[in-house]
Amino acid sequence: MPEAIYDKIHKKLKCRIEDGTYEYQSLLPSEHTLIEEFSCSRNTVRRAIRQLADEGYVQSIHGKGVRIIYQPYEQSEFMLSGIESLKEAVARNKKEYQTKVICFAELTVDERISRKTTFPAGTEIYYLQRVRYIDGQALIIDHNYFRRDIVKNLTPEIAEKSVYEYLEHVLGENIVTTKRKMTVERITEIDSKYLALGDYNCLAVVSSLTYNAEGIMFEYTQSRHRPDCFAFYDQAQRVK
Amino acid sequence: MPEAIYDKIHKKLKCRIEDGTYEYQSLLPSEHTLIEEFSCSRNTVRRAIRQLADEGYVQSIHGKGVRIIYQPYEQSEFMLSGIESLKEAVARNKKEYQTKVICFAELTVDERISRKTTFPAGTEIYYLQRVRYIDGQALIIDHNYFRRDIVKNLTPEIAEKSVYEYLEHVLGENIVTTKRKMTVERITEIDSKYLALGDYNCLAVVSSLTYNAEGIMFEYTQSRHRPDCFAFYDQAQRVK
DNA sequence: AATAAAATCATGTCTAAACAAGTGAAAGGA
DNA sequence: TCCTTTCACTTGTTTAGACATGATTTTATT
Repeated sequence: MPEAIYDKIHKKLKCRIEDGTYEYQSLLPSEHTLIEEFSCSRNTVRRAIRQLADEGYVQSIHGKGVRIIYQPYEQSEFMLSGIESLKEAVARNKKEYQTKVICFAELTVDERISRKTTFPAGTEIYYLQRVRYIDGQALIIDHNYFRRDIVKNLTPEIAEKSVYEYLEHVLGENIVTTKRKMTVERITEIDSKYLALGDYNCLAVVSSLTYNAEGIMFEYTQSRHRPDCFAFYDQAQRVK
Repeated sequence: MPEAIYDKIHKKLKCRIEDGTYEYQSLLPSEHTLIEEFSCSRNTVRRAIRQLADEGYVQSIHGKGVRIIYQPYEQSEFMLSGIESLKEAVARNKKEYQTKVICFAELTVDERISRKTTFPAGTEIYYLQRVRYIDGQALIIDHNYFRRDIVKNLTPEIAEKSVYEYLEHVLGENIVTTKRKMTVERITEIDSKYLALGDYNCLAVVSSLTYNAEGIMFEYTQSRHRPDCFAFYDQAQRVK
């Protein structure tokens, strides 16, 4: 299964936008021009452009063209984005990072946990608490709930190293959907015990539901971030 | 310009998912079946389904079907979502709301403001500070920066009533792109002067850039929310 | 010269059809 | 009975073309 054509075009255009070949506020070459360059059908070009629009890189203007609205983030050096994985964020910022498992348990979902996680009561799960360190500083506490029948044979050792990679392997490299909710909450005893919060009395909380390629929800995670090292980016088109 | 076919199908399917006709974890009728029901082409059905997937309602499974992964929010009654407008949120929760303009100025963008807003230095803008009350409680402070050449003839009176509607009128009912950034910040003197923050020492901040139908950025807004009345929802597909 | 009509080019919607590839059940053979 | 092959059904990718509509420029008319 080779890479799709629309994906190649999408990546090429994306690069050109990022490196300034196509500059901010200018118009993309017309569909007709791109069809000629890439020798493909109009639909294929349009699909690539649609993907760019979904990422907030361009915006189509009926009858006129496709305007480039991409502007690079000034990456506040110590900030973690809620959308990329911790590993990616750390790699981007060239930081050292480490994970410590402070709780590892096998549970059965009861009424209280069910309300929180949306797992049906009775589901067999792993429950983990993990502290994430970046450059030696404790910045995040993760509370993970994994369905035991899908994330099989999880161990504290795996959790310490890279649950992410383990999951990728378990799930195959697949499409997944994630639904997230961002809130700001008061700190708990656990938070102040493990995180260097200074005088902050609240923190950024991301709660997420993750679905595997089968459309089965297998993970509920609550990530609690130190406020000064957190940013969450989002991009939306509104049609009305 | 009548409503597009794919939009009608999309809405119909969405309703059926929300009212439980198609239930959580079940599969949508196959493309073939939907083509027959709506007497349209495959692409049109697929476009409607794609839109549902973008909203986190369904997830396609190659060779198998389209699984429904929609679950209703339990709308924590006093919470405002970052994605819907204040007006919508208030309407949903049946609350009273009010806006007070505490600052209205015409400025020229300097170096400092330019870094913050990404407006080029020299741009003529309106700068507003507005406090939003829900059921009499001050919950949000908005700092708005509008390009004066696009948002013409803004007045404190309009700002007090409904900038949103004014904008819609000015811009026509059009596609706009919004890029947002969510952070948690320490409270400022202005925050504690106008908001009933209790003992919170930080709050939820949403910074947003908004583009009009021409792909021109005409608004930078920073909304500062009381932590206990804020939630931001997000939904993402990852293909790898 | 000013205005109106037409031609041109852009994106938006929709159709029909082909082939690829994943899934699962039925059919067939050992 | 068990295994494999086949087949039917699913979604995924791509093409080619038609027609609609918005924006702009050219041409024709007054």
